[in-house]
Amino acid sequence: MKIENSIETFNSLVKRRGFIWGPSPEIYGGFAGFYSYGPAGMALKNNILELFRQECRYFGFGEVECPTIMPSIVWEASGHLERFIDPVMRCNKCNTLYRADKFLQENLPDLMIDGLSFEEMEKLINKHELTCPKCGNNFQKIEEYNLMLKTSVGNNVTAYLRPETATTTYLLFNRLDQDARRQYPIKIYQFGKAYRNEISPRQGVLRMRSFDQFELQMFISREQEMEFVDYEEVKLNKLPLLDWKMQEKGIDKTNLISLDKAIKDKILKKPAYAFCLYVAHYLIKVLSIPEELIRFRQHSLNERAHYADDAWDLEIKTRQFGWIEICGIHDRTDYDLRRHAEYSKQNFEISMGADPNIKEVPQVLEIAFGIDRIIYTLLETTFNVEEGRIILKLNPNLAPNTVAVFPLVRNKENIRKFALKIHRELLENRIGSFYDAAGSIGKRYRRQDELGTKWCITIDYESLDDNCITLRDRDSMEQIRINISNLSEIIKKKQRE
RNA sequence: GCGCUCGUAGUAUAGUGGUAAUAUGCUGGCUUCCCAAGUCAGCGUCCCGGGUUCAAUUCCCGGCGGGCGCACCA
Repeated sequence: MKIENSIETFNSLVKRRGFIWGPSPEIYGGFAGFYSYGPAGMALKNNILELFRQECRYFGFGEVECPTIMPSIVWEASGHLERFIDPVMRCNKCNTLYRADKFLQENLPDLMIDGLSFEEMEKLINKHELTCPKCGNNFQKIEEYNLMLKTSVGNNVTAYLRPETATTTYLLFNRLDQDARRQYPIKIYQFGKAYRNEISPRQGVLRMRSFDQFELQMFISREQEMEFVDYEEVKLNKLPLLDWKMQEKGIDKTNLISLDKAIKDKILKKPAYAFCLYVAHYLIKVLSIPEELIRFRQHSLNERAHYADDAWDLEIKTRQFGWIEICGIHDRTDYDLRRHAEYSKQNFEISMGADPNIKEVPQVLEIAFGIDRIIYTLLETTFNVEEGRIILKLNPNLAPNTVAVFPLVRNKENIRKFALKIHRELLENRIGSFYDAAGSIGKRYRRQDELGTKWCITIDYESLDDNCITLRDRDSMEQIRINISNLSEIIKKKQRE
């Protein structure tokens, strides 16, 4: 295989080194929109999650986990049943699929199409004798295309696989309210699978039908939204913002401004929401994604989801797919809790301040990450080819292996034994060590470069006498000799740097 | 979903109406070997189903999957 700095080299690396495989199940030809993680990919994912969980704790978020399947009523209340089902119609002859409502709106711009029933839309088609623009034939009956995956539970009870984790978190609201002893804002996150029945999934793991979300929620009062303690501490941080007014003018360069200024200039409405942007940015920065590849882009009005009052995407620039959404920050207002209160006949009006008589339904601010997209962008943005050497310049804390241990030669038993001993000691100190004795020493270095392993430890003849090993750095390829007595400590110290 | 195009070892590709190749990879041996060395031995492939044919990985049809364009993307 040719080694060049190309996207083809990158794509084959992802497979070769066991990061991502698919579409799964590969042995049966694959199922579009479903992928698997290999050992390296899963190690990377777990390291990301570990870091995220740590940081969430730092920001005061607690974790919950909910079922991935919920009965219809939940999605009726959340609005997904209404909004995730599109009216579609196909041509009798060429089978081309159209969104019925969009098609009608385009052809009959003076009429109000929104909110019409299927029958009413069909009547309009007949009345105006609309036919397939491609081949001129008539349409079949309007059918529904459901973006949610439907299933049945028990004795034929219709249920849906969740299209987001957020809604399932909101269902716990009254529990969380008690659990948090009404200390608002309540900060909660959930990690887990969500499912979307994409019509035609493309771009590999960027648009899967089964994917992982990591969604943070803040239940907060209207007053706190405007006067938020946490915000005060971070408001001088500058973020690369691209609001929709700029986009309308055709500007695609971001404006690096402080949250404070964004609030003053009314680019952002609420300090608590601004804080959410900060958290999203912080979590991405923790992964060592380069600053210049990150931007926040505000949604235009018609881009927003049904529940959102304001929405910004944290986007990362990729080589293969351009700017892609990694995280959506949504001001969901009290929409979800109000709807669930209504449908479940619960009272979600609670007191959040000092005065127990002032009650309101909390506002919800959401930071929603797509974990698989993070993994893809991390791999792609850290991928480097230098003089025929493939290197993943991953943050050392994220790399599947923290260190790799090699005997310089493998046909000398005492060297091999020494190397294995060091490998075991590292493991005992809970350092992710990987042992490899196969192939030349150079080849073993290259293998680890491809996995993003930051440090390689080599045991040679001298080691037997002086108890020193060679520590080789992934990026500089520099080697230093260090004594084995405090090796684990040195690695741990390097990890913290 | 529509159109175009593609599908050959783990990866990247060549090729063919008579079941296949190159590179790399992988396994084992030799080599005191610090950045993909050499050497010997070995491993592994024609997406699935149907049709045409004496014979199909190759041609035809269908399916599945990938890429691109359109549509879709709450």
